[in-house]
Formats: sequence, structure tokens, C-alpha cells
Amino acid sequence: MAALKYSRQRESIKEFLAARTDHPTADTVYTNLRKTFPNISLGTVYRNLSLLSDMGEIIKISTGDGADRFDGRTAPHNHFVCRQCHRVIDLNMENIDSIMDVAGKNFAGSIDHYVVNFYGVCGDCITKS
Amino acid sequence: MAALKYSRQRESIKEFLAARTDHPTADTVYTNLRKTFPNISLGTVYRNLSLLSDMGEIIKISTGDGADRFDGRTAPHNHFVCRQCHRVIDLNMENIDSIMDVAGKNFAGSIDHYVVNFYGVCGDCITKS
DNA sequence: TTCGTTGCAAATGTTTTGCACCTGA
DNA sequence: TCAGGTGCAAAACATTTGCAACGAA
Repeated sequence: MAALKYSRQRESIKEFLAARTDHPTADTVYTNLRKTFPNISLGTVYRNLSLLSDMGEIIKISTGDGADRFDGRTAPHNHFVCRQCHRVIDLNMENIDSIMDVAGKNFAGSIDHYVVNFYGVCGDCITKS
Repeated sequence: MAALKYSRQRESIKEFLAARTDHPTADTVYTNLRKTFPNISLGTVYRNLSLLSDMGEIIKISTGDGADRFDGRTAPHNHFVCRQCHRVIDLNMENIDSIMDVAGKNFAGSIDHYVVNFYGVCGDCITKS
């Protein structure tokens, strides 16, 4: 049980994510943090993203389309992935947690979590076409 | 528009997937196909999995937990991922396509698809513990 | 003959890790 | 002081790709 110690880098990563609503990849976090920490390494970014995500202070999003993305907004919500511009957008939708009950009906295991990603074309891309 | 040509390898990959209900990774497909095609290469397996998935004859599953998995069952259904044994299990559940309508309500883009993965501990792992 | 397919190997992209040094408690 | 954190570089994975030879139409 490691006693977590303060680190300016970790704090900065958390702040960085909290301040954006897009969903940056580890590499984007790295590139931006270099402005504050010119010597920070990708390894450190990955280590801290992983730590923060384990602690539930950020969310890791796997879209199945390129690198994982990270979200500083921890309140439960779902994501939309644009197939055209590859952006990941927060959805402001009614709670659908009840799908866990539906899924659990004929299932022997225990379900405690789910991840939904919606796919299609985002508003901006539709306008531009 | 490439005119697809028959290939024993591709046919075999499709048959292999159709015959299993677990959800093998590309590497598992590769290892097993080597029994029939001792010289088949991983590249060929990936190329064909990608082709088949584009044609909708198999489904590619990204769980965010290790390598992608492939499913020969193309009828729409959802998956459960066991956090303990990492198995991916087909769920036999009521249709929940209506969540796309819910998601689309306050959203400017067009949603045509969604992927849900449920997480928890499977029946076998619960029994063993 | 033509053009998609294959095997092989090298390259790519993403993420993890070993290690010596640094730093917060 | 000392366990945890960092930077750096190498390693580990997963997947893609270039190319010459092969095979289906």
C-alpha cells in the first residue's frame, strides 16, 4: 500500500485535464505539460495518468480508435466519438444506468460497471460537408 | 473498390471464429491457424480480420483491456468483460437500442451506432473465490 | 495476364519498465 | 532519512506496411 506523495507533475496533469472539455491523449498531455515542465517525460505522464485513473480522479477512455484518452470530468457521463474528425464529445443525456439491470437479468456474474460509446458524425462535421 | 478474391486463409479465419463463442485475439487466431497453415503470418491474420470486420462478417471488440478481440457472431449483442479472468462473454439480453434515442436528444450530431461493454466478475470467478 | 493475397521483416504507434538520481514528508 | 517520484532510455506490445513472390479469376 504505497503512501501517495505530493508531486507537482501529478498535480499539474490533474489541473490540465480539469481545465479542458476535449479528451486529450497521453501525448497531448505530455506536449502541453512540457511548457511548464520542460523535462517531464512521457513515462511520468503515463505513470500519473494511470495512478489518477486508478484513484478515480480522472477517467480513461478507450475508443478503439487510436490512443486512449483522458477525461478530468469524473461525474458519470457518456461519450460520443466522431468517425470523421475523431473528436470525443461529452454527452449530456438522461441516466441510463438501468441497462445494467437489463444486462444482469440472464447473467450469472455480477455487473458493477459499464461503458457506452456512441458513434456517428458530429454537428461540426455535418455542417462542413 | 477492390474486387475481393477468394483466399483459403481468409475463409479459414472466418470459419475459426464462427466455431467459437469465446472472443479470440488476433494472436490466438494466428496460433490456431498455424495448425492448418504452418506458414501463415500474423500480418495476413490482421489483414483478413480487418477486411472481414469492414465487410461486417465479423465484429471487432475493443475492451480497453489488452489486445482487440474478434467475434464471429454478427447478430447484434453486447459483451461482458470479467475483470478477474479477462474473459469476454456474450450477453443474452433485451434490446437496448433505445439508448441511442436518449443520447441523441440534446445532441447536434447524428448517432448511428453504439458499443456497450459491461464489467464485473463472471460467474465462474465468483464460484472459485 | 492481371491484380488481389501472402509471407516475411521492418516499421509504427502506444504504453510499460528498469534504473540511478531527485524530492517530499 | 527514506519511500515514493522523476527523467531517460530501452523494452514490450499490438498493429500496420513495403515488397517480391504467389495464386485466383
